[in-house]
Formats: sequence, structure tokens, C-alpha cells
Amino acid sequence: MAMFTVADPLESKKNHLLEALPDEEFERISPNLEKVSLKLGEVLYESGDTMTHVYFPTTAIISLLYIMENGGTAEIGIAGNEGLVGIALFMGGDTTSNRAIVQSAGDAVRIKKCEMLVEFKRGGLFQDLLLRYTQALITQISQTAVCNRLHSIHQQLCRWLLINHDQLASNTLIMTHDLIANMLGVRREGVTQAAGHLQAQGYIKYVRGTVTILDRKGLESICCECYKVVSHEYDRLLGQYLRKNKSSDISRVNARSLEVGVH
Amino acid sequence: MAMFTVADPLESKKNHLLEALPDEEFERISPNLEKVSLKLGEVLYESGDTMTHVYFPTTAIISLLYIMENGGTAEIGIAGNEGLVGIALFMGGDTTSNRAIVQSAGDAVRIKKCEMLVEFKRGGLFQDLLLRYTQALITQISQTAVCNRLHSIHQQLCRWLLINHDQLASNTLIMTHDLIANMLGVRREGVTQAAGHLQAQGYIKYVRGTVTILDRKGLESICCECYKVVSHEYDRLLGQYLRKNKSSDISRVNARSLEVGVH
DNA sequence: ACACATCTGTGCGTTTGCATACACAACAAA
DNA sequence: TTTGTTGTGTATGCAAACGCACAGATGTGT
Repeated sequence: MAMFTVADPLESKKNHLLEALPDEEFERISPNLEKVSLKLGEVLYESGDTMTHVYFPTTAIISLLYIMENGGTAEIGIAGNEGLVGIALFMGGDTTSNRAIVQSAGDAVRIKKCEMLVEFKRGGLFQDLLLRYTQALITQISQTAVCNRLHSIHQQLCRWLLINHDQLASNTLIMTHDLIANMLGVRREGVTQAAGHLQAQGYIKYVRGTVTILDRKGLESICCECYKVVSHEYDRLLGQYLRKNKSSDISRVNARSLEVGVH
Repeated sequence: MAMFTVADPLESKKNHLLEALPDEEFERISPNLEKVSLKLGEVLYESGDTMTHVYFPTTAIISLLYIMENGGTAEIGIAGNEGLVGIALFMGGDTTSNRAIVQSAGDAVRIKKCEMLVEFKRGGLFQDLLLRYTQALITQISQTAVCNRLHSIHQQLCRWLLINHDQLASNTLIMTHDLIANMLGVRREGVTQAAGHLQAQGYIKYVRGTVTILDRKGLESICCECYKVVSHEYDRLLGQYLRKNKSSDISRVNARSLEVGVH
């Protein structure tokens, strides 16, 4: 009965999916939400693990990483406060073939499998939202597949930086070239070269494991279409539900239009 | 009232998802199923189109193809008689950002959006099956993403041939190198080279637009893990539901263990 | 201040795949 | 048979990315 910290409802509502729920549904779910703090590098699920919880990130960012038999890795998706981790739990099957790893330390709220399923099966807006989110995630994964196939490391790095920046309150990512290389499924040297180029152009700057976005618009201008496609799809699928969430909408717009000239 | 051919229930049951339904649910849906014949190259949905139907292939194979702004293409998934086309319709959003195109001519049954949604919202086994199938499709797309990133054209061609062979009753694919190249998102010459290699090994043979699988086990032995992972995931997620379908199970096993020594 | 671990910069040779170009083979229609 | 179309085989040069190796730079802990 103890060992369980019910999350503050205000805390839970930092996750956009939870915030978008009607009061009735939110109040039914809220007592089952447990707050957890997630450290950088922590693993929420290992490939093949039976899932016990669904996580709704509030300030943390979670990366969905695929690990090959030969040790090669590649990120297939990413989830921040606009989403959740553990769709296999309500889609059926209870496990996934990828690893969920904390990419940016922060908080999340989580809910137990059985409580999750009860609410999901009721079929209300909760179910709708979760399915729409899943659809958006599918778009993200698909776009990753084609971007992997058809675009250069330079373009993919831009996409990756923009997607991550969207999830963050700040302009600083804690992330080494080596880790980025694991995410993109490329060599560390390739990332160094691409990042060096972006720094020379004044779009970013970095030192020993921290990357700072200096000119977001600039990044957008040289990025492949993949970022925009995924971003628009999230807005199309979920925007109408998240609209009541004005404050965070504004902060998001600010983040997106941020622009600093000099470095 | 005319212009609509109700599909023969036996015809509909060639699709494994429909066959797996309890009689009660099947009989409710069956009158709404319309049989359609699909020609090679026919487009079921264009990227961005509003969907009007969900398609359950019976003998046709449908490819989910992503088209880039610059005209580059890459396949992100494929659906045969074990699946369906048009998940966006019940997941929410009504459109997808990819094209559904007939890769192997044959038949399918389809159902109108509204009738589909009514049954989906009832939340019975139909919903369960559709969500589980969607989860399996997500695995397929994810695996495509990592395979695109980390494996060679040779390996990817093997994977592609095996996946397609699973969907077919015969050992012959109607498919030119050029079309395969579009699916894999690579050059035609790359496919020619890889296919030439496979032919020299005696695994396949081909002439002017038809590829014949000669030694399936051989292909499996040199293929990357990606084929097996996806295949097992389909079995894990859907196998328990499709088990009553003994006849097609047996034919599938036969197809998989087919082996011909000489070419 | 020092040693140590970690992160980044760079070079070099190799491999893979791309772009272009063109020759040849198989089939279809006239 | 002839002509034209489509599919396949190959060659050349180029660019991207890889593997490996190592030097320099920047932190951290003692």
C-alpha cells in the first residue's frame, strides 16, 4: 500500500495526453498515476520484457531504440510530454522488440497495466487519444525508415536535433556525438563531421556533451522534409485535442520560432 | 443499392483476420463486405487521400509505399491475407502519408468506413485483432527502418523476397528489378547485382519480370535477422487467433519449407 | 597540480551505393 | 521479319559512409 506516490494532478497534466482528457476521465485515472523521476540512460523496458506500466513523460524524453543482434543500434522513435511509452500494452502483446531508454532526464507519471486496460476498454476519449497518438507514432517510425534510406547524415542530424528540441524547454541537449551516433545508427565520426558543419554555419554550438541550438530557423531551412511531415502529422492528429492547453502551446511556439543571431 | 456485390463469406474468410472472428461478429460484418478485384499497380489510397474503405486482401498483396518530395520511394510495409490496409481509418485521422499500391494482382474484400467504425467501437474481438495487427505492422515498419539503416542491399533483397513469398500461394513473383528497386529505395542496378548473385547461388531464378524462388531455406540462411523477427512477431501476436485456420496454416508451412535443389 | 577518463578532430584506405551511359536480350506488334 | 519497347548486364567515375588509428582538447577526481 505504501511505496506508491500518487502523482499531483497538476504534475500529471504536464503530459499533454493526460491534460486533454475530460475532467471525468482524468479524475478516474489520476489516483492511479504514480510519479517517477527518470535518470539519463535509465532503461524503462528492455526488448522482450513484459511491460508492467505505461509511462506518460512530463519533463523527461524517452528514446525507442532498436538493438540488432550484432550490437548495432538505431532509434525508431521518441516520446516526450506529448506522448507516452508502452503502446504495446494496450495494443496487445505486452512486449515490444525495442528498448525504451531515458534520453533526457526528467519526470514521468506511470500507471499499472491492469488499471490502464480497464480505462482503455471503456472506449472514451482516452482510447481515442491513445490510438491517435499511436497513429502519429507510426508516422514517425515510417518517416525514420525512409529518412534512413534516402537522406544524408547531415540531414538526419538536423531532423534529430529539431525533434529533440521540440520536446525540451531549453535550447541545450545533454548528448555526446557518440550517443547521437547510436541513435542515428551511424559512426561517431560522421556525427562529428556533420555537427562541425552545423557549428561552422552558426546553427548550433557544442562542447563536451552538450549541444546548444542557436538558430532553429536555420536548422529548419536545411533539414529534409521528414521533420516537417512528422510535426504536421502530430498537429493534425492531436492538435484539436490539445488546443485547450494554451500555455504550453505558446511555449511551444516560442521554442519553435526561437532565433538567436550570433554565437 | 446496386453497384455493390456482397462478398461470399467463404471468399471473405480467405482473409485470416476475418476468419478468426467468432461467428457472431463475422455474421454481423459479412453483409457489409464487398468483393473487389485488384490489378497490378492499382492504387488504393494516395498519400493524403481521405479513406473511404478498409481493405482485407484475400489473394492480393498490397504494398505501403512512401513517396518523397523529390520522387524517391521506399516501401515501409506490406499487407496480404493475414492483414488489412487502412489502419488510419480506425486509429483516427482518416488519412496516411503513404500510398497503398497493388503489388500482386488478386482479390480483396472491403468495408465502408462508417460500418467499420461501428463494429470497431463495439470493442469485441474484432477490435482486439485489429489492434494486434496494427502492433505487428508497427514491428514491420520498425524493422524496415533499422534494416534500411544497417543492412546491405543483398540482405534487404532476401528479406523482401521472403516476406513476399510468405504472402503468395506460388513461388513466382511478377516483379521487375526496377520495381523491386522502388520498393527497397535503391537503384535498379543494385537490385540486378544482388539478384544476379542470388541466382548464381541457385536460390532464385528470374527472367524479364518474373522471379522464382528455388531454395527458400537457402535464402533464409543468408538473410539478415530482420525477416525472422517480423515473422515471429506476427505469430506471437496473431497466431493464437489464427490457429483454428488449419488448412491455410498447413499451406503456409508448406510454402515455408519448400525446397528445390536444382535450377 | 597531476593523472585519468572522456570527448572531439582528423587522416587514410576501403567499401558500398549512386549517376550516367550504353550494349545486349527477350518479347510484342506490325 | 522488322521494328520498337522493355528488361537486364556491365563499365566508369564519383560521393558518402565505414573501420581503424591516433592526436589533441576538455573535464573530473585526488
